[in-house]
Formats: sequence, structure tokens, C-alpha cells
Amino acid sequence: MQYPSMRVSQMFFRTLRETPAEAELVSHALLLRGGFIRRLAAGVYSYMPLGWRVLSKVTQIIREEMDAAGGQELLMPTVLPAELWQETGRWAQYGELLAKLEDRQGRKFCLGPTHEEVITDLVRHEVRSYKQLPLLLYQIQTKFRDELRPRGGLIRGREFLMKDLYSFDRDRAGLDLSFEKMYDAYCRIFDRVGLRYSVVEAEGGDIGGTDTKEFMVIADAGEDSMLQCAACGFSANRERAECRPADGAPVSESAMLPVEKVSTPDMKKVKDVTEFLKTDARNLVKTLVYSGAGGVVAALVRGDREINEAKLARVVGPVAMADPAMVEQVSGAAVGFAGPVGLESVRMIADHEVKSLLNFVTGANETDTHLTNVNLNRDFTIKEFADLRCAEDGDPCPQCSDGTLELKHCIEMGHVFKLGTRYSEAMNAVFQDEDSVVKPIIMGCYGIGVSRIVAAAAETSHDDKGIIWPAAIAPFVVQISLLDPNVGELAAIADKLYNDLQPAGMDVLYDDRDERPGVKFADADLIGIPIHVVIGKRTRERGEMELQLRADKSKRMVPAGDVVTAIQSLLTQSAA
RNA sequence: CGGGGCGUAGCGCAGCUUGGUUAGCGCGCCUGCUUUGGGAGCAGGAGGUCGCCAGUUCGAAUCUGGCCGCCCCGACCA
Repeated sequence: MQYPSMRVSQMFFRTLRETPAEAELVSHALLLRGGFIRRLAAGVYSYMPLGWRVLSKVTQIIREEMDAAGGQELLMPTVLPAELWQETGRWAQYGELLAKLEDRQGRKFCLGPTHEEVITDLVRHEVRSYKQLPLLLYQIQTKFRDELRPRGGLIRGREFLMKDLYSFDRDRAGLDLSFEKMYDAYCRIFDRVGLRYSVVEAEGGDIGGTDTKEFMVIADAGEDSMLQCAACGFSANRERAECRPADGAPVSESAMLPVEKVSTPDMKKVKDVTEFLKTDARNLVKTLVYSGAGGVVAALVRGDREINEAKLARVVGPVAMADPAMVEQVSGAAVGFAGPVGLESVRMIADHEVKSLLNFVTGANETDTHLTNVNLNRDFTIKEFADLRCAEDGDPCPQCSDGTLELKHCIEMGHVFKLGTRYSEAMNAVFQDEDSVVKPIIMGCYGIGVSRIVAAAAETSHDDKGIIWPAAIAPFVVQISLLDPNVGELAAIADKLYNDLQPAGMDVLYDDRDERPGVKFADADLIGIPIHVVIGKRTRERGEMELQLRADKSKRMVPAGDVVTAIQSLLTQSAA
């Protein structure tokens, strides 16, 4: 697909010499400075012609790969009626993120943050038979999520462009196949876009699902984090990463000290207690009270560890932190003083690490009181052990024997997961199978943050002068700077090159402005087009043009007549 | 939602503590001349309800209150 070429003198575009105060991240600052985006409200941006071209190129790559994988594009509304969301329970569950509105009759709507409900509604009205399956339906559309805190420009906007595809299959095997197709297509997309990415084991989150993977770009500015093993390449979302149970030395009974009760007035946090008792958080066991459909559960983890609620939920089903009243009822003490000793009436689950602790601190189930020198089996018993904590930087790799996990910040660009029948069952999206039985459709869901890719590219590929776009998504492939637009013969040469490059399949940005050379060079660096042709004095004197590569700042002189072929070979080289 | 900061010309900022008459600076913008391979020089010029509303005062960008907007940190971890 060829995009139109453009003269800078005609383009709606302005660079900023100074960084706007609001921009904290490099990508944000450079996108603003280069004239790609402008802010309208918190987390809401306009794409200027330059930015829109980058976005369009990303979109086009995604579209091509989705189509190649058998996807069919459609477009759903942005304003969605509340009833659909009430059907799946997400009107309430999605909470504050849903931007709600009312029409003049007082009917309730929301701005679409995602479209499982709408697509499921669409499909349930159209699909009757297994003969109509499988289906892969997608759209590229603006979403709105009223984020707690939008930040970082395009990285976490409230309004953003997203590609979302939904798969509909008659059985699990079909879903596996659709999932695989999408996974492969995603790899091709991120390869083509030119970003280095990692695929990570993930958690389903709000939308719900299993077998989920995220496509991440590693960047310090990313607000997401992952754990990666340098030895075997294993990567997982922090939420998801398993912890290999450490095989600590067995606790020797002879080393056990007598339990002591200590007064710890108003010390509800691990930090308060350990500072007061002059001990380490590693030597304390937190008792966290949860409640769910199956009743109350107390989860025990080491004091310095973070409980992983997703892991807990995998063992005991969906749970939420118990409210203070319930904690008091269960533990007989105010929040902050629960402990395992004497709590045997409650279902208790402990993280594996608790097994190897000796003489540790716990709550005493009595307000303002803790116990020290507590020991497992002597003072309380635990029937269930599980992996309950969040993995951390430096943990041993769960997959290979000698690797260590390293915590890395990253930007989530894509997410694929198997939904199963969560939506089809809630919304009665069913089909009649070959065996005449009516069954719920098996669904999958696959998203890409299109605008986020633009930000991720800028975040990971730039220098102090501006963005360095990967060729595939650069706003233009070639930039021509005519340094002396008032010299007739040079202008004619530049015009000719501009006209010759287009039929050769290249989109060109032609800086024909009557500006000083310094301005043109600075703007070209800011815009970040891969190949830059400079036409100036030396062209007149020697008949040569200068080719500059944005990526490595290299320069070479090329005879005017050879420029088109020289550029073509540079492009095929970089594509290879 | 909690904490912190900010709001003065298109952008970046000073002025506010200690109220005072035409509200400043740099960049950008317009006109002219000179200049032209890495953000030019000189001269002239345009551009402001000092976020909004109310109050205190003879007088408010400046003091007080309310509201709005924006940015940063946090918002599960007993």
C-alpha cells in the first residue's frame, strides 16, 4: 500500500523547540515535540497528520495479518447500552473504568472500553449452526477507559486505538487452533512493526480467561513488569510467575524457643512490627483473611512477600479481602493482629516458604498483640500448602535449574487469551452442533494496543534529537531537504527527485520550506524518517546528494543520477 | 479517591512572600533588510478576561474562600 507524499510547506505541522511541561516520558515528549500528537484533555490526544500516518501504517500491518489469518473486519459502536453490560454483570464489576452516560430519555450507556458483550450479542443473533463456525471477527476502533490515572501520553491514555479480535469455535480444539493462529499472527505483526518483544505468561484479569499470553516491549518507562530468566528465556507476568518451592533445611525442634506474647500497640503493618521487635520481615508470617463463595480463608505468607491473589484464587476459587468487621469476627482482634495460632476453625493455606521458618512472629488474634517464637506444627498445624506469593527479582527460575529471574519493566502491546464460555453462557450465545445438541460457543479474545505501539516504538527507539522510526511504521520512508529553495536549478533537481521516488513506491516528505538549514536538519531529526536526502550547495558543485541514515547518523555522497537506486538498495538491506 | 505541585501571550518561564499606576523575559509569530550545510543578525510590530467565580480592599496576577483544569507519587499486602 502506498501512502501519499507531501511537501512540508503544505503540511499541517509544527515542531516544538522546547519540551512541554506536561511530558515526563521520552516518548511523550518526542511525540509532542515532533508534531505527531497534541493533548486535548488528560489522557486524550489528537493525532496530527504525521502521527496519524504512523498510526495508519501500524493499523495497516495489523489489518493485513488479521486478514491473512482468516479474520474478518467489522466495526462496532463506541456508545454501548447498559443492558448488555448488565447481562454479563460487568456494568457493576467494571466499576469506575466505565465512562457512563445517559441519553435524553435517561437511558444508560457507556463508552466502550472493550467489546466482548457487543460481539457476543451480534454473534448470538446471527449464528445458529456449527456450519457457521469458526468465526474470527475483529475491529480497529477507539476505546475509552476512565483510568484511575492516565499517564505517559500515549502509553496509558483514557482514549486509545485498539484492535480487538474475537474467535468463535464449536469446541476446545477449535479454540486452540484459533488461538494458535492469532498467536502466530501477533508474532508476525510485531516482527513487521520492528519492535523487539517478549511473550509472557499472563493473568486473565477482568475479562477472565485461561491460557493467556501478553506481548511485551521491554522499556524502563513501562508501568507493567515481568520476570525473565536470562538462562532459559522463560518470561512471565509478575502476577503469574510461579515460585519454585525452596527446599530449606528442615526446622530442628531443638532450636525452637518458647512462644512469647508481646504488646504491639497500634502496629498493624509488617514494617511497624518488625521495626519494633528489631527483626526482619523475613522472620514474620502475615495472616491475610479472605472471603469468597466457599467461606472464609486465611492465607499465610512470609512478611516480606506479597500475596498473589490470583494464585490464591486458583486454589480456593474467587476471593476478596475480608472487610474489617469480618476480620474481627474471625480472628477476635482488630485488623492487623490476625495469626495462625488458635485459628484452626478457619481454612488456612500457607505458602511453601512458611514450612522452613523458625521462631517467627505472627499476630496473636488479640488486638495490639503479637506472638514471637511461633513454630509450625508445634503451635499450629497447616493442612494445605501452595504457591501463594508473587515472584520477585532474584528468585530461582521455575523452569530451568540454574537460572535467576530478573524483574524488567515493560509495555504491554498485545494480549491473547481463551475466554471459553464465560460470555456465551451469560448471554446465551449458542449453536446447534452436528449431534443436534445446543451448546455455548467457545470464545477467545485477542487485543493489540495500536496507539500504544506508536508510543512503545518512540520509547524504545530514539536519541537525544528525536524519534528513530522503524522503516515499516515511519510516517514517510524518505525525507528530502532542499537547503536552498531559492536557487532555481537546485529546486528543479529536488522536485525531480521528489517526483521520481514516488513511482518507485516510496512515500516522501519533501522539505521545500524557505528555512535555514539548521532548522531543517533539526526538524528532520525530530521527525525521524529513516532516509534523509540533502540537496544543497554540494549538489550544485559536484552533482552529488548526501544520503543520511537516521538510525546511525551515517552520511554518504551519491551521484544525483544514482540516488533512487541507492535508496532502494538501502531499504531492501534494512528490511532484510 | 489520598498526598504533593502547577495554572501569567502559541511554547518555556519570572513577577506573588511584603497588594499600587503602561504585567515582564526567552523562544515562536508578522513586516523589512542582510544572511543561508546543524534551531541566524539588525530594525520595527502583533499578541494577555494573569484558569473561573465570589470575597477582602480606595486599589488584587499578588491576600481569602469555593470551583475547574493539568502534572507527579500513591491507592491490595494485616
